[in-house]
Amino acid sequence: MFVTITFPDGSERRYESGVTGAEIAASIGPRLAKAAVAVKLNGVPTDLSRAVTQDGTVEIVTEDSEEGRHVLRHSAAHVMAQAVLDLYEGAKFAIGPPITDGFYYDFQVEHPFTPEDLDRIEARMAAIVAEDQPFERDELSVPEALEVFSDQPFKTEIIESVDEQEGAGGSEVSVYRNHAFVDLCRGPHVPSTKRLKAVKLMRSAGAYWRGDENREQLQRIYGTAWENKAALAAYLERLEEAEKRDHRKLGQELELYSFPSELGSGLAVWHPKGGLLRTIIEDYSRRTHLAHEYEIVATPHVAKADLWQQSGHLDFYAEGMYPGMVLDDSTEYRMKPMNCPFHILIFRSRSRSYRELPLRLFELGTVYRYERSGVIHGLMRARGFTQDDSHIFCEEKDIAAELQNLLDFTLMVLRDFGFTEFEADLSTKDPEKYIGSDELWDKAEDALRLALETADLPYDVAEGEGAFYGPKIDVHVRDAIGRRWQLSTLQVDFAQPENFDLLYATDHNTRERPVMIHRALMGSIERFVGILIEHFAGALPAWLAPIQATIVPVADRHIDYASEVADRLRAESLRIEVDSADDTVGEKIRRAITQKHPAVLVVGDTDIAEGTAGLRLRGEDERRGVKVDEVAATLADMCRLPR
RNA sequence: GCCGGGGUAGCUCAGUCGGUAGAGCGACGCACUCGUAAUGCGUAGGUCACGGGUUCGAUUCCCGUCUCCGGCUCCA
Repeated sequence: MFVTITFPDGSERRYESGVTGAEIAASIGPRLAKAAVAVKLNGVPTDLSRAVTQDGTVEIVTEDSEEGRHVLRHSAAHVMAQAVLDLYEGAKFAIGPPITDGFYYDFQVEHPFTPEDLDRIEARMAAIVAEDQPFERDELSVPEALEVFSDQPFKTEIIESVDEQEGAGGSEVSVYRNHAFVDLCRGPHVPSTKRLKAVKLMRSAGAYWRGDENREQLQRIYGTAWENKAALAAYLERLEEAEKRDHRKLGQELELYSFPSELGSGLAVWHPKGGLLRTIIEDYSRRTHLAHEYEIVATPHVAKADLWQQSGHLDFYAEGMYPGMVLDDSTEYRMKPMNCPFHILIFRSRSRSYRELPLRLFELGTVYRYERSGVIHGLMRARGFTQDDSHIFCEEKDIAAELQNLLDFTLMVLRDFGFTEFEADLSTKDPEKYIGSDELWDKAEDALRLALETADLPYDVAEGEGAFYGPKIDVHVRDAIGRRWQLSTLQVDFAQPENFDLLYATDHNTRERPVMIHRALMGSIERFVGILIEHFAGALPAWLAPIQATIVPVADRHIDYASEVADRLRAESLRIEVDSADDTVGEKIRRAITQKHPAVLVVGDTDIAEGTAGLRLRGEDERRGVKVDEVAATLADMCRLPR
């Protein structure tokens, strides 16, 4: 008996029936055999040891592919659980999946793990790896499995839920054994523990069983695993790089902002350079909105609780709001968590005609949200922040055009700030929880989808993830080190126009309800600054840099000339600083570079004589003796606003 | 909010097995007047997060609060 195997390149080979993935890999080449960790049979990931008895396609999964690392990490999670169960008597283990860049496993143990515990566990894992224990697959019936895991309540719960899904009786679960350790698992796994050549435990943390905060809190250990030590080292270096970019650290080093504990958690103060950066961004935002037919409004930070009642916030969002302030004996006020009700009141302040639609009200609106203390993270998740917020009131028939227009505008803005890679999520109707007609939802979803397709934006559909009042698009960007950040959100809203009974007069003088689009492009100015800082590692594009050039006089006698050059450059609207401190030239250059200034000028005797300066642009070599007019032209060009 | 770990000079950190503390950088002063990533010397600077308890004595041990970090949950 023979089987015919088709490979990814289309070639075919015949093997004796019962051949294993490992043997197939070996038949192709010894290096492939060595790198193989699993095999995909007809697209299904499978152990290398599994016998192949039917014709089909085979793809060898190697340890240096994403899928291969997935297998490594899954196996590493097993070995970690094995080590923990060896070392901690009575430990219960829950689930341990591979994740991006690593794996974790959740345990219930008497005491939370300390860093020393992690060292012990890592050492035990190394011993298990050295023992070269083979992973063996076994299939058990549900009752058998329940017997094997009788003292493991979490495993029991998983098996029982498998049973429910598959229907009682007859269903099987697979388990993997290595040595005395056995775990419930779909697989596949590496052939043996010795394939785990580069594993490191990273940290421990609390985590709720099944992600439910009402259930047991377990102790999770995170680890990472790679195909070799070099890949592990590269990963750790990447983490370090990300740490260097941390906007909280850079914000302090570059004197942009701080979070004084006296203010309370999640509240930032902006220092002069950060204030300038914000202003540059806000000016850009106002300018571009005005150029795109938005109208700028301004609204207060508090409003009567009645308003939040009418908008539905007190019913649906109360725990995210700061508590009320009762004034004049009876009237309660609340800080605003959103700007929409104010913009709605502006819309409703007089009767509106179809001729004024779409009406686009824009505000850099500061809102306050009482985020749970554990979620606050620098500027990324704060309790007070400013949204570049707009509410667009339009006729139902115009939704599609307006959304397309809006998505183009969004991408233009993000590109202006140096982002080049975009992805989107389209969140659709939750069939359990929504208001408005199906017809309207379908229309809005189609309009959003069309806008995404017209903009040629790759997107995922998040089925049922829309808010109860309408579907939405979230736009994500990729930063310089590949991380994904959600920035813009475009949300169709059927509820608020209803809540506030908004109407406009049509061309037949009938009354219709407008549709509202709720959108923020940068999301929040604070968060946006944080993402920019991390994206550029603090080295902001010249047009955003609070200081665009530093002038370094070589000696005190050159200070006057430095000031003249500074004035000449300031006449070009450049932001210039003269560093006249009593330090060496080298020290001043170093400071300017460390502070990520886009340009450094050095002026000395020869420059005074010739009307020149030494020019050193970020990332380039110095050029001496550049005419000041040329410096001005170069810098003005480099610092030009995107629009 | 939950679990774990922190909070010592402006910053980064060391230290005190309970007897009120130290470095580097920064700041300030003096000398140097310097040509592309740290000139030298000196000086000042701390209620050891805050409140309470134990103790002859607490920065150190205990409790509480605030706050930060890493996760979990959450992110309309």
